[in-house]
Amino acid sequence: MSRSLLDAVLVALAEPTRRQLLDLLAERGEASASTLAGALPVTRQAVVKHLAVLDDAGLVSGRRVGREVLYRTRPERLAEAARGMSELATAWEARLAAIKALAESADHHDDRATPS
Amino acid sequence: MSRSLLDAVLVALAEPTRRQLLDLLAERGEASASTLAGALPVTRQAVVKHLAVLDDAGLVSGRRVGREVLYRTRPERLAEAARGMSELATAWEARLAAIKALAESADHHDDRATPS
DNA sequence: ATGACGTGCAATCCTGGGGTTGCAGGAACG
DNA sequence: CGTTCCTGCAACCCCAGGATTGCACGTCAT
Repeated sequence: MSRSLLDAVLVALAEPTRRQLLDLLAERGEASASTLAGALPVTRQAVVKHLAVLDDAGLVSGRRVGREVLYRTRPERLAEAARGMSELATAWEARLAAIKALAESADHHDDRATPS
Repeated sequence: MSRSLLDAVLVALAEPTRRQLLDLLAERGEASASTLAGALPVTRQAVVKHLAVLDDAGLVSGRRVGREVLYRTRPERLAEAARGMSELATAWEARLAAIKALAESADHHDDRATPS
């Protein structure tokens, strides 16, 4: 996953209302902006904007059916983002392990100077 | 990981400057707010605020040494957050699979009514 | 064709939070 | 002791973006 797309996912998931939208879509499988707005304390327009952000992040996709647009979640993208974060975590761990090792070798070199 | 903490992690990671701070901390292992500010186009105060947010999310921890405070990353928390997202993704997949199965059984039931 | 319903676009409002400045308080060092 | 350096607190500025309203356009039903 490209770094910019991971960023988009993080930004998208940072909004409480958007997370709620994802929850709703996960339960319903598929829903339009209007019906989703009915379950939230916000306007349809707000929902539309949020869905656009989620779409940019690849977390949601919409298909036009007749006069309405139905949206559904895209689990693969979320899974990719999770993998990206996991990789980042392991990279950090490697760094910290290296630093710890370095510190210990330094202690060995100086150990007669730090008796207690 | 509690839902609210996952939320905190997502909010924390949504800011570009905060992600940069995490990168810097990962390379340096440990650094103070002042030195970090030297590597970024922002003030020390801004860095301090960001570090506070990262600390609330559990992504960073600071220890006082003498007159300065040194911060380092906490990979476990990021790994936890990644796991949380991954679980969410699999939950969505299960939902979608169930809905797809339902749709196919409905098709079976109606197949003589949709000849092509 | 007429009405009802759903979407799309544009202008607008307003709060949250990222960023800054200024100053006070402690810790190191001469 | 005074000086220097780093942290901590508080007030303030500013704008991205979350939310609303109003209207025009396309689609289905009667």
